[in-house]
Amino acid sequence: MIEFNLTQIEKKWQKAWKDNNLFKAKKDTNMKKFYALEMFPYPSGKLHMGHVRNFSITDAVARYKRMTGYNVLYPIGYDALGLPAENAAIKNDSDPKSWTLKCIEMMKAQQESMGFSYDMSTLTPTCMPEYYRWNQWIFLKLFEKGIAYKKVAPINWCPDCKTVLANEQVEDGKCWRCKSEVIKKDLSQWFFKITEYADELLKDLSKLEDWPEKVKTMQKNWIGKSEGTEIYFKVKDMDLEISTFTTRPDTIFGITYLVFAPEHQIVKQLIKGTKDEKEINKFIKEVAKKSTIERTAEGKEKNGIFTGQYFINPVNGDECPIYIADYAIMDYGTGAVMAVPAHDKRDFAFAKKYKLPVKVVIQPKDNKLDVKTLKDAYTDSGVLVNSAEFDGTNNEVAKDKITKWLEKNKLGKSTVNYKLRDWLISRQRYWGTPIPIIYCDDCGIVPADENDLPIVLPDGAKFDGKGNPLEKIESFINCKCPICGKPAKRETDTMDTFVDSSWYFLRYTDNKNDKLPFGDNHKYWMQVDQYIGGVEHAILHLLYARFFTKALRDIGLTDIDEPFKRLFTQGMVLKDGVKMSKSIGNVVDPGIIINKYGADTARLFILFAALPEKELEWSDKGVEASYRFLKKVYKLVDDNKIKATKIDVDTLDAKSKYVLSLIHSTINSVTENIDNFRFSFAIADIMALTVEVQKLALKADKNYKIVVAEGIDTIIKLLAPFTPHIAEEMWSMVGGKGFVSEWPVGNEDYIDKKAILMETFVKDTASDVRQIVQLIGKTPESINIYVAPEWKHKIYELAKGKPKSLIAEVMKDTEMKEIGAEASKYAQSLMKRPVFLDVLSSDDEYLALASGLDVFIDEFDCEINVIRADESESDKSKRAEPGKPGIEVL
RNA sequence: GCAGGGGUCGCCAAGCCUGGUCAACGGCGCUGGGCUUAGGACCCAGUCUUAUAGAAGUUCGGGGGUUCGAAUCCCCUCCCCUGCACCA
Repeated sequence: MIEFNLTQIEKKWQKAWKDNNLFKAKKDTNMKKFYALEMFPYPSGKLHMGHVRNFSITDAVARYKRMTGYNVLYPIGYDALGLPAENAAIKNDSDPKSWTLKCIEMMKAQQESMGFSYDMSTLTPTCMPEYYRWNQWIFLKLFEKGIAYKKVAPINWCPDCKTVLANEQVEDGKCWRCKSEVIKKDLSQWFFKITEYADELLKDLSKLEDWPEKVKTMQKNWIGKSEGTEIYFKVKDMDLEISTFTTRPDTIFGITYLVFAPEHQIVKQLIKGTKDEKEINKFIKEVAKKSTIERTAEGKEKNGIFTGQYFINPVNGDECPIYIADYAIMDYGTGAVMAVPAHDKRDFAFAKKYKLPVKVVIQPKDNKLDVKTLKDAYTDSGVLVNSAEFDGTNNEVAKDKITKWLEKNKLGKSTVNYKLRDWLISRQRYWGTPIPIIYCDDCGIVPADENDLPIVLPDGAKFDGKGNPLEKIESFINCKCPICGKPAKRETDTMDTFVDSSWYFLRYTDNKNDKLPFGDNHKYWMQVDQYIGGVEHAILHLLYARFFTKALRDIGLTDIDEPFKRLFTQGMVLKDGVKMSKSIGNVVDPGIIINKYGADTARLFILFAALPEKELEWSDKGVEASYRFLKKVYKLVDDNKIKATKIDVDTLDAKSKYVLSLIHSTINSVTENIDNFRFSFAIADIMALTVEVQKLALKADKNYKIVVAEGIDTIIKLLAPFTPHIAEEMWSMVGGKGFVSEWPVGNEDYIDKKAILMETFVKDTASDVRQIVQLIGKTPESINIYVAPEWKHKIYELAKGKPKSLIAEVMKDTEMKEIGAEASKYAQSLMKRPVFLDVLSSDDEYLALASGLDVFIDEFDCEINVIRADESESDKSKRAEPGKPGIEVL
C-alpha cells in the first residue's frame, strides 16, 4: 500500500498558492464577478469545528466559482474588537491590542493550514485605526442625518464593576463577574435610529428570495410590526390623559380596568398623595429589582396593585380602576394597556386574581358566552354586543369603524407599532471604537472634526475591571472644542462591536481606501453573492448589516439597499448528538484532526457527512473513511500517471464506453449538486465514479488507459473545490500544467445510455459469478451463462423518461379506471416487465450482455460461454433453474 | 402560546416540491468471502421478513382520505428540535 503524507502535500501547495498570489481578486471589472463571504470570526485564537465547517463550505463555493470562470472575491478578516479581549487583558494584566493581534496570528495560521483560498490583501482587523476610523466617519455622517442620537435610557448597571452589562451578562439578576446585584439605571446613551427603517427592513425581506425562510421569519418577528389603534383616556378628577395602544379597538366597550407598567412616568403623578403611595412605591421598587428575564420567566403569575385612581371610558362613560402591573412593559406600545378581560388571556388571568369585572362584548357565532361560566378569554372573532351603536357588527369590521369613530372625536388614532427598538451602541468599555463626540461647556454636544479622525484608542490604559479605562486617561479625555476652541471633554463611550460587522463586507471591496470607507469599486463587487454563516446571527448581525447598508445609501455612499443576495446558514456541528461545547467536554479540536489526517480529510468529511444546512454529527469513523477515500484516489492516480487525451469513442469497447459515460454524467450531476449546495451528494457521485475508474484501470489494454486518464483528469477537477491540496498534487502527478483551474463540462455525446445498460447487465452477472468463484475459492476454467429473454429487469436506464407515457397508454387501453383494483394489479404486472422490455429489441439486450462479458475474461481469465436460453427448445432445459443464478462455473 | 424545522430499513442520512425505474442513494457499523502467517489495509458480496428463486409479504411516527397506484398530495393526531415570548 502506498503511503502518502497529506500534511506535507498540503504545506507544499499552500506555499505554491501563496507564492503565485493565486487567490487575489482581479481588477478586471469586465469579468463576471462572484463575491463569496463567510461571517468573519471573532479572533479567539483557535478555530473550532463550526468555523471549519463554515469556511470549508465557503471555500468550496469560492474555488468552484473560480474554476467556472468567475472573478472571485473571497476575503478574510476578523471581528477584532470586543469584550473577550478586554477580559483577557484584565485577567493577564496585559492589553487587549497585543492579545488580539496575537490571537489573529494564531487563527490565521490555522486558517492557512486548512488551505482556504482567501484574498489575503483584504485582511484588515477591525481593531486597527485604519478600519475603525471609518466607523467614526460613518458615525459623524449618521449624526448629521439624525440617525445617530443620544438619549437617556435604562440599562443594566453593575455598581461594583462600574460598567453597563449586556443582557447576556446578567445572570439571575447578578453580575456574571463579581456577582453583585445588577441595577437598572438611567444613563445617557448613544443610539442608532434603526426604527426609522423598520418598515423598509420589513418590506425588503421580500426582495431576499435566496434567503432561508427561517431567517426571514425571525427578522419579521423581531421587527414585530403590528397595526392598531392608540386610544386616549382621561383620569377621573385629574388633569391627566393616558395614551394606550391596542390591536383590538373592537373590544373598547369591554374595558374594565387599565394597567400601567411600573416604570411609567405618569404613575408618580397618579399616586402622589394617595393613602397607599408608600405601598405602591414599594411594589414598583420590587418589580424594578427583577431583571427582565426574571420578570418574564414565570410566565403565568401576574402581579399588580391598585393606584386608587379611576379613568373614564370615553365610549360609554364607564369609570374603571387604574392598576399598576408587572405584565405591562414600558418598552412596548405606550406602556399603558387598556384591559379587556373577556377577550384577552392576560387580562382575564389578572382580572380573576384581583376580582375585577369581566364584560363580554363579542359573541361567537355558534354559542353564547356567559360571564359566569367563562373559563378563559374568548379571543376569536364574532359579533359585537354591549357596544351601543356598534352592536351586531362583525368584530373585524368594527376595528376599523371604531378607530374611525375615535379619530373623528379626537379620542384616538390608527397607528403602527414595532417591537424593534433603536439600537443602543454605547459601551462603557475600552476595546471598541471611540465615539467621535466632544462635550463643550459652551457649545454642548459637538461632533469631532472629520480631519481629526481617527480618534485612536490611547495606550497605557489600566485594566483592573473597574469601569471604563478610557475615563482615567486624561490625555484622551481632554481636547479642544472644534467650534470654539475652548478646553472640552471627549466622549469615553465606545461603539458596540456590531457596528464593525455591519459594513465590513463593503470595506473588503476597497480596503486600502484612505479617503472614504469604500469607493466605486464596491459597485462592481456588491452585492455579496453568497454569504455563509451560522443561524445564530439571523437577527442581530444580519438585521444591523441590512440597516447599515440602507443608512449608508441614505448618506450617499452607495446605491445598494440590500447587502447579501444569497444567504446560507450552515447547521451546527454535533458530537454524540449534542452541540460541541467546552462545558460538556465533547469538543473535537480541528488542529488535532488536521495534524493527524490532513486538512483535506477534515474538509472532505465535513462536506460529505451531512448536507451543509443540516446538523453535522462528528464521527471519527467517518473521518477515517474520508481519509481512506483520499488514499484510494491518490493510489489510483499514482498507479496511472497518464495525461488525458482526445478520445475516439468508436474505438472503445463496452466497458470503457460505460466508464466514459459515467465520467460525463458524473460531471453533470456533481455540477448540479454543487449549484444546489448539495456537497455530500456531489462527493458521493465522485466516490462512485472513482470506484468505476479504478476497476477499469486494472485492465492492461491501451484502450482503457485513455478512458482512465479521462476519468482521473475529471476526478481531480471535481475534487478540487473540496480537497484542493491533494487535487493539485495529483494534477502535477499526471503532468498537468500550473494549477487545477478549469471545471470540466459534461459531454453529452459521451453519455451513452446503452453503455450504461450493458454495465447493469454485466454488473448483475458479475456479482453472481464472483460469488460462485469466491465460494469455490479458485479461478474457474470456464463459465457458462444462460440468458433468459426476460432475464433482467434493470433496463430502466434506457427507458428513462418513457415510463409515464407508457403507463398512460396501458391505462388507456385497458380502461383501468373502470376496472378498478384488478386493473391496478394488471398494470403493475405490465410495468414490471413486458412494457419495458418492448423498449428494447431482445437482440440489443442480448448483445449488451455478450459484449460486456470481456470483463469476465479479463477478471477471471477463463472461458466464457453465453447461451441464449430461447435459441431452441432444447436450450430451455438449460435455462436458469431455481437455485442457480443462471450461471454455471466449470 | 406564536413562528420555523423535523420524525425514513442498526446508526448517520437521501428521496417528498414535479405520485409509478422505491425494499427505498450514499456513508458508518455488522456478517460472509477473496487476499494474507495473522491482524490492519485493500477488494467482492450480503445486511426488513419468508423463500430454492429472478418471487411474495410487510414497511418510511400514528390514524384517516384522494388515486388504478402514496414515503411522496390532503385532513387529523402524537413526539422531537430551534427561535421569539406576559408585544396589549
